[in-house]
Amino acid sequence: MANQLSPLDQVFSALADPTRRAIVMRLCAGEASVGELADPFDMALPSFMKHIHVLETSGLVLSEKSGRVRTCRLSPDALLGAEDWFQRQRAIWEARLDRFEAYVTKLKKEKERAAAKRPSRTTKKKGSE
Amino acid sequence: MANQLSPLDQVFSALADPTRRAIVMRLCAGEASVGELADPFDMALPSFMKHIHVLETSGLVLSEKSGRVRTCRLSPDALLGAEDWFQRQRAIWEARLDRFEAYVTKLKKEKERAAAKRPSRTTKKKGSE
DNA sequence: TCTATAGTTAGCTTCATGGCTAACCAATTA
DNA sequence: TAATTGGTTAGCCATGAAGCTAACTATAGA
Repeated sequence: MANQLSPLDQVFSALADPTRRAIVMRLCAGEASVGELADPFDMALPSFMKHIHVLETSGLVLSEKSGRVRTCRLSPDALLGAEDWFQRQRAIWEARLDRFEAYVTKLKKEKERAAAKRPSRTTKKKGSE
Repeated sequence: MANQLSPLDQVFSALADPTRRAIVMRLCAGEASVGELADPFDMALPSFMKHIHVLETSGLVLSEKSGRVRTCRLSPDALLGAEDWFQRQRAIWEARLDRFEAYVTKLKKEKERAAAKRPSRTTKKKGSE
């Protein structure tokens, strides 16, 4: 028991479901009761509540019950955490692209220098793209 | 059949698995063969291949086989698409916060104006936070 | 107090996911 | 040509996710 899912696991798998993504989108615009949230969906309430629960355990959504109505709101932290993951990956990816570009540029220069040394063999041999 | 998963569904559920997230992270640093990718994982190859396949159908990863080795590389588009989703949600969220702040400011000003009109009742009644 | 509303709990079904083994190609290399 | 390497296919199993209905609790309103 207690399989210890990482926060990112939970956030991404919460967002993998279109219903839950729609709930998050709705909550970005402001808090709402379970009933209000459930209204647009053609789904039995207990099924819908499961989605809410998934969102809560993923940390994306917080809720509070007052009287008989439960009000849900977004907790932006989890969302930011996931966004951050993308940004870090992109940074790595872009750094690599930069290195690659530098490498290509270097190759190109060396080629040009080599071509300049022996003008008999023209540069257009075999297409340079 | 053909359940028509949306691209975002597929990308997010692909990224919900720590093994697959690790593969994506690895591929951000540059392309690699299936064997190289599988090496750090204590998992049978066929199981590992399933992860690769999930990543491919989600559009996150591309692969090509030459000889008997299959080389995988990241397709940044799908990653950017998901990142974009976060950014759009955050924009909505932040716009709402701005509106909310404006509203609070307005309330505060009205309160001050009201307090100025009747100086007998002091502002400090019941704490203003 | 009665009734309607808003959620909640329990329990069931079905299908997808993530793992495994065993057996099978198809390129390399000896 | 035989053996090895790198990946693939097929098929099995256990678990979990997503949906449902039925029945229940607790607050709000008439």
